[in-house]
Amino acid sequence: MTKDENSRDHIQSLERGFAVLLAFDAERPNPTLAELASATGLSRPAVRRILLTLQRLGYVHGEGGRWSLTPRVLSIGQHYSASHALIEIAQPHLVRLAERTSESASLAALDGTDVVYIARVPVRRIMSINVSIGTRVPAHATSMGRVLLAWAPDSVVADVVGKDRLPAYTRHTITDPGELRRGLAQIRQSGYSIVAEELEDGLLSVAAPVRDRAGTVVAALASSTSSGRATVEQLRSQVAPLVVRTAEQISADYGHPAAVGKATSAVHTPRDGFF
Amino acid sequence: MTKDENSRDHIQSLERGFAVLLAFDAERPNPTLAELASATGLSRPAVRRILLTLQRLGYVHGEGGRWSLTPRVLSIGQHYSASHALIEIAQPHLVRLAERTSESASLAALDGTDVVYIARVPVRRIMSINVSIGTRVPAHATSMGRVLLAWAPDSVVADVVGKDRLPAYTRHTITDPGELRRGLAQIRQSGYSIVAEELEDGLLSVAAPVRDRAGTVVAALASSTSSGRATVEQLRSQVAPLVVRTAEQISADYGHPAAVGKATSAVHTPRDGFF
DNA sequence: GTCATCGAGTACGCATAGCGTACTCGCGAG
DNA sequence: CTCGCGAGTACGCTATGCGTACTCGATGAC
Repeated sequence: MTKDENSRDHIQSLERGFAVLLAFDAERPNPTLAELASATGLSRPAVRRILLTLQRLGYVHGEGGRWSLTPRVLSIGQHYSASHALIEIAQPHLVRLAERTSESASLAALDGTDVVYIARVPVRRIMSINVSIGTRVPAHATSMGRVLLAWAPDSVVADVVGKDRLPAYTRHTITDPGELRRGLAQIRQSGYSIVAEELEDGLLSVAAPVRDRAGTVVAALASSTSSGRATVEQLRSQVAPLVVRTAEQISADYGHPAAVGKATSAVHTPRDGFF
Repeated sequence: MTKDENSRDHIQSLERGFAVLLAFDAERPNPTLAELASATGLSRPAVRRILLTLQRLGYVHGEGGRWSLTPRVLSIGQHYSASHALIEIAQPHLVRLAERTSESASLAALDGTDVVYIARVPVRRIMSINVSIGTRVPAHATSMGRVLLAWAPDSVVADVVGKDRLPAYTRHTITDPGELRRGLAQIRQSGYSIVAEELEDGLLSVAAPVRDRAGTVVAALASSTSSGRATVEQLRSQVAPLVVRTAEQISADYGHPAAVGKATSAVHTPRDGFF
């Protein structure tokens, strides 16, 4: 329409299809055709064609004039997990980290200015939102995001830090670009990041980088807890080394020629009986 | 083309878009354009248009002639989770069940003849495949599948049991449709299902139904272990009641007017210090 | 009871979005 | 240097997907 938004080599129907699929959310779990049409801005017949197509593919289910997503949409994400060996490799390490800390362990990657959880072992509910695989949080206010930004190409960092002031989520959130940049330099030196109550009150986390064969940082490993259960100093002295070491082991398993001592694949140490 | 496969109200480009997206998998994590074309059976220019569209939407990333999925594809599944309150409601119960049994806890729904994991708290690696959210397993050989089939409409059961003989995965897999049907009747009576080594050698699991407000079974809750850690009899006497009770609590939280005693929302009982 | 409103579904004709063929270009192997 | 392969591009055709406009049925107001 305008200029090159709709230029050649862009398939309109595909974009529209995703728009409809993504129009299902917490506010609209069982929309009608008309609701979807107004939510997406498409004409009713267009939405109908899309829904019937999605239904034929099994992603959507229509009943009594209301539509809903089927569990099959979850298998789409499977293809991401299946095509990234890192995730499977990291899994046992996450379980072990969660066991040893009695806290949730997470692995995340950067997508634009957000951090996306790509693997996770939940232990206890800390955050107000339910964090699951695929959940997105702003990179600049989380330990995993800071780690990823610390080793990201400058163009990516610029996208995040580009603004004059970054959005704050609590009164502790670092909103000054300069201060954040200095923080990233600090992380590059120490090899890990600790963020306390910048995304949510009472939420603390430590993160360390995971590298691929070439040494590029491709993900961040984190352990999260709440202010009632640990202090920043405890995190620094006790958890951070463990997170760093686990991240190094994951990197090693992933092919990074690590300098980590006898790093070897998860030697699982059971520590309890059946109950 | 043929008859009504391609009939009206079906959007070709949308189906093709998904075909390309799903062509990424473990065997083809970083395909070239030509590989995707031959994998999907589409022409190269068609695949190219689709890839460029997906790239613009952020689902795919192209570099050096090779393409890969971005973590953004995981957010698609988020819309399923966000639009199904059950998942968030079940989460703390899964964590608690995993804690009390020291075994992985899972929630799954039925999709065709498969069971799809929709929430999960991993504790230990039991299965040879890495089970994550979105993973699909055949319904007839798993405890969660049996539970879901036991209360499914007959048409759904017929889809699974329709064949003369069901596929076997171990030498214990029930392959006789009649025997399976009798098993389902048994499950309806006992209220839970135990399946031992029918999907994989050494894999045991117990499952119980989760119901919605109307009493319809919408998901199955399971606890899985390995033959080295428990016997079927232990599962039956100790784990099954816990799984059933937890499933009832989830149902109650989900709005089912349960007959469960003082069922209330997750009263979390921490049982360990920071380490 | 009637009327008004709203949404689902359908028909249809038009425009164009999306198609595949066929070409060029660049790279790497031999 | 030639050959083969894959990426990218051009282009003309038409099937594809589009929106307008209609019918039908359910719901609710009065």
